[in-house]
This record gives sequence, structure tokens and C-alpha cells, in this order.
Amino acid sequence: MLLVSQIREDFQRCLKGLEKRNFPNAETTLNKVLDLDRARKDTQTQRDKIQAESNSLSRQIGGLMKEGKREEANAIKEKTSEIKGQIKDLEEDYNQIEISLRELLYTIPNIPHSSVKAGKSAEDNEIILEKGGKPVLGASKLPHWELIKKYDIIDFDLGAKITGAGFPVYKGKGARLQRALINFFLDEALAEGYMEVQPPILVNEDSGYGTGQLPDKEGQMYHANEDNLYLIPTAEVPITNLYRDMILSEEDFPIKNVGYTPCFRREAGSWGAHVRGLNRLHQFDKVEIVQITHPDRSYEVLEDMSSYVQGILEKLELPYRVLRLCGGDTGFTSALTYDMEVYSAAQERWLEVSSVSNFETYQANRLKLRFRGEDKKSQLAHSLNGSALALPRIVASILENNQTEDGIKMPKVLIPYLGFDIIN
RNA sequence: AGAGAGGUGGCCGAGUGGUUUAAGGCGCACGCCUGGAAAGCGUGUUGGCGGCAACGCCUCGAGGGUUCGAAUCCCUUCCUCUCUGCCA
Repeated sequence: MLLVSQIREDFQRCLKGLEKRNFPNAETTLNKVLDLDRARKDTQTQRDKIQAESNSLSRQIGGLMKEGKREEANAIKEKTSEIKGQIKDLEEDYNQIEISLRELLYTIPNIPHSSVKAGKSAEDNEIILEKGGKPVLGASKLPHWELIKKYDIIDFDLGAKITGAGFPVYKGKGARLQRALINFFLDEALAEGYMEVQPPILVNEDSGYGTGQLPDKEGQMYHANEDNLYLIPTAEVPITNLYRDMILSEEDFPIKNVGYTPCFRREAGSWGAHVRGLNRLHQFDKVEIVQITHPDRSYEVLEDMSSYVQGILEKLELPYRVLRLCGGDTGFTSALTYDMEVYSAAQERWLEVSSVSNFETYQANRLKLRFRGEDKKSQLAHSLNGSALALPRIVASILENNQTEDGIKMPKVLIPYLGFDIIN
């Protein structure tokens, strides 16, 4: 969430930023934050004053009791009982104000970076780069949902039987392709200096709040009721939360983690056209990169992460483009997001395969993720993450783009991982 | 899952209702001393919030409660260890 100090000291920038996102009633909302914060301070000042008085009286009673001056002590006791009610009232006021303030802040998204253009939807995103030629396929080209049946490598019906729609079963060379991609992505990240982690794929409520999935996207996560745990929608959640409630030292930077996990998304209400086959699933595999950085370096790091992801796409020989998301399409918690899309030649569509974002202090504030700099003072770090990469749409485009009459040719870079070079 | 024991600052560790306003030690930082170092001595050392400041409030796993006053008593909850059970 945003810092109140950000809103107070940089009101105009916050306001303009929210307007870029088409956030309704931005000015009223920001002013309400400032009002609540002022009320919070006033109430605290009053509460502290009375609390101090009460503490002092209690200490006096302690002293008198020790000296055996029971009557004097009892006289003071009466005074303190009066104050007690006042403290309780002020305490309740304070808590109420704090809750209202926090709940209000939860509803306000991150302020977009200055390079982010105003816009309402995906149509307003800027294409900043396009690379690789689109393959030309013959008239017999098939979309991936046909190809997977033809070669019997991914089975949606079986998945539906044992679990439900959107939970495919990968079989034979399909399963091996998954495993190869995961290993390839992890090895690439290791070579880039990321440390591999294997986090739990269920997380508690605190972690959900830490990275901002809660309360914003409650309905999008599967919830294990009995134990109040959430299935992760992305490895961003457990990996970033590793650093929750921490004060790092500056030498710890840069923190670079990579992890492979399955991801689970309920995708409530988002089914329809364009989501056939692998385009949208309830369970999918993803390798995620996360960095925690010094605020001065986070945008440099964002560019590094973006070009790193582009490098993988080039190695896989997939045509791709990079978008800078507009205000309206940028995720709630992000200040700047690049989306990478690969071209899927049979569907003749661009498919999003990665999203690389800088959250600045938005997550760090909730996470209480700080570091101590040269001046020994603690300040919030910046957090970033990106998919590197999400598997299903990569698989879709590999299958579609590389189909030939003899079968589906595998990208060269994967052959050592696969142990075969064609699916036929 | 059952029984028992625990959770105190960067770390170890004392602490069963009132100078604990968290002892003592280790570590770390700074200063004195020294030719330099070690030792010794001194000072400082959780985090958050409020206040121009002096200073104040909160913080002993977390959340409630009892009390004029809680690290200490009560309730709830999370976690760790030991034993038993179950199990890849």
C-alpha cells in the first residue's frame, strides 16, 4: 500500500498517477487519507498524554504501597479509575481511525511510473519492441488444442475427470516438454545469478496481504478452509514474503531469487472466447524471478529483468513483442509493468507469457521489508518480479509455430533437456 | 493426532504483580588509554508511532482479558523442542 507520507509530500504526483489509472474520485480519496491521518495523530497525542499520566500515578501507587502508606495509595487509585475510562475511549477511537485508514489505503493502487501512459484497457498499451518473424504456416495448420490431441500429449478430458475443467494432464512427450522447459528456465536463471528456492505452494493470510493479493483478489485464490491457507496464484507470493518483516543490510543487495512452482487461479468469471486450450488454466507451471533492491537501482534492475526474459524468448526462437502497460492495465500493486507476448501462429494471436513489474515500496510497505543504509537508518526496499517464464502459452506457441507435416520440431536449445527433437 | 516443556533485545540468558523504567554476559559501534594492537576503562546498541524539541506512548511469539499497575496471572491462537502414535 501507499505510504501516507508519499501522499502528503507528493500529493499532485499521486493524484495525476491515479488519474492515469482512471481511479475514480482520486482527489477525494487522497484527501480522506490525509484527514484520517491527521485525526490519527491528534488522537494519539491525546491518548499518549493521558496514558503517561496514568503510568505515573501507577508508579506512585507502587511506591506508596511499598512504604505501607495504604490510604494514600487508595486515594490515588480513585483518580486512576476515572482516567481509565478516558484511556479506553481514546484507545477505541484510535484503533477505529487506524482501521479505517488502513482499509482506505488498501483500496488505492500503486502510483504509476512517469513513463506509464494514461489508458483504460489493454488496447492502450504501448508496443515498445517487436522481434522475430512470424512463421508462415500452410493451410493445414492446426491450433494447439488440435495438435495436443493429434499427438496425444496433453489431455483435458482426463484432467476434467479427475479434477475439473482447466486442469490438464500432460502425457508422454507433453510431460517431458514441461519438465524440459522448467529445467531450462531454472538453469538460465542460475546462470544469470539468481538463487533457486523451492517455497511452499500454500501460504497463510499474512503472506497474502504482504504481496497484495489480499484483500484485493480474494476470490481469485483457492482457499483451504480448514487450515485457512491459500494456494499460491504465483511464486511471487511465497518468495517475496520470505523477506517479510526483515531489516536487510545494504550489502545483502541485490537479492535475486528464482523458483519453479505450480500456480493456481480460480479465474472466476473470466472464461469465454479466446481462452481455449492452454490459453487459460486453473493450474499451470511457472518459473518466477524476484529481486529485492535498493530504491536507487530498481528501474535499472527492471530493465535487466525485462531483457533477461527477452533473451530466453530469443533462445526459444519465438517471435515476441514487449508492451509497456498503460495506467488502466497495470496491475494494482505495480508502478511499471512490461508484458512479453509471443506470437502463436495458428491462433494468429499474441499471447502474454511474462509480466515484469517494479512495485517500488508498495509491497515493501505492507511487508515491512526494509534495509539499513550507510546512515544506519532503516528505509523501505523496492521489490520486483517477473515470469521467466509461464509454461502453457510458451507450449502453445512452440506447438503451433513449429508444426510441420512430419511433426512438431523442438527448439534446438531444448533438445538436450528433452532427449528428442520432434513430437510425432 | 495425544502427553509434556518452552517462545524475553543482533545472540546467549535472568526474571512468579510495583526502582525491570528488562539484570548479567557475548557481539557490534564510538571514545579514552597505546608507537600500533590486545587487555582495561567509559559511552551507546529492538523496532514502530507522536512531538520543532525536551520528551512521551506502544513493543517480552500474536490477539484478547483481570488489575491502579502484567514479561510475570487467566483465555484464545501460532510456532519450537521431547516422548508416543501415524506416515512418504
